[in-house]
Amino acid sequence: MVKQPQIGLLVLLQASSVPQAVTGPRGALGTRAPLSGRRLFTSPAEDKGALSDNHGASERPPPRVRKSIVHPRDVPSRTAWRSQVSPLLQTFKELKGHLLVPTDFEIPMDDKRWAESAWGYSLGLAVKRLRQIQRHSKNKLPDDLVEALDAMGFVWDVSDFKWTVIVMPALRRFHQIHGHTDVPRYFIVPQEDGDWPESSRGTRLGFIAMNIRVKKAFAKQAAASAEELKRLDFCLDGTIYDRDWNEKVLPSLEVYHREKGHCNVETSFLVPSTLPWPRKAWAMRLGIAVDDMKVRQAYTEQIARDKDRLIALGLRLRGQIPE
DNA sequence: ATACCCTCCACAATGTACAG
DNA sequence: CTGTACATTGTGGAGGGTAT
Repeated sequence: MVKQPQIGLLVLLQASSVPQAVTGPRGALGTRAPLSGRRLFTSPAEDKGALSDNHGASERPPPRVRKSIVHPRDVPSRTAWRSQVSPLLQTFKELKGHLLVPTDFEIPMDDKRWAESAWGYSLGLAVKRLRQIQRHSKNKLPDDLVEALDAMGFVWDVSDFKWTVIVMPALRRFHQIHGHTDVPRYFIVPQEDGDWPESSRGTRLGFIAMNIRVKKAFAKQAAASAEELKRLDFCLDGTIYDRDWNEKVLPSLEVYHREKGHCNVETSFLVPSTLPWPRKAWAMRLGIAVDDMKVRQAYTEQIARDKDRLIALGLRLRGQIPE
């Protein structure tokens, strides 16, 4: 029973020692972009600059040296975790600013910023092992070690960490800048822009926002942050179209009807940027929207749903709402 | 070892903006 | 009202990570 995790970790260790070669049987089918281009979150491979300072470290294969440090596949003694692994975590944090250690992260060879005895050590596996022990093993880590790791900022839950340190700060900044969080699909947090939280830079925020909305990614975290997401105008439930209809189009039509006594919106009509017009709709091209509702199938679903309200407003849409 | 979950991405269908 | 360019949604698959 004690043996099994060791076998599993050994396999992982072997796989991670040849990261670029692991294309697997499915690799032959793919014409996919290189892995590094597909990452939402930066990985150690992309952080090379920060570690090696462009010394061309990749030009020669790293020499294999004997590792004197405790092997991550072994269940380490408490003393070993504390005396040998903790200092490495501390160094990682100093270099990266966080402790989200990717599983395939190894201490770089010939890097004087790390203890020489640790060069080549799979710190990523060690971290994974720590998480595993704490989450699944009956023999939990001792409280004082957990506290020490906590104090260091150890990442026990990767999704929680990404949400708290990367996603939410980026959404908050996006909202500060744009006044909303309808992040365009291809928006990437600028890499070199000091205006953005450092931990979020390079993040494909558009993809993340879409996946949170459509695929319910980070569901647990989004639910816990529901209140703040609402304050940030993050469209969490349903589509952006539906939200716009409910918060902009329909309320604007209602004000239009109150003000003018009819709903014959001229094509060039812009929602005035004053009260009582709905603040979120200010400067919206309501005339174009109504035009599209008439001519195309814009907002079809919403029109069908709110047909009665539209009839009451006197809005005429051929085929959808009786003349 | 392996099943399952999550992230990332491509693609097609559909919706929107806007000039003419 | 039309044509066209562009944006968004929804779906499904690849592949890495996680749990057991």
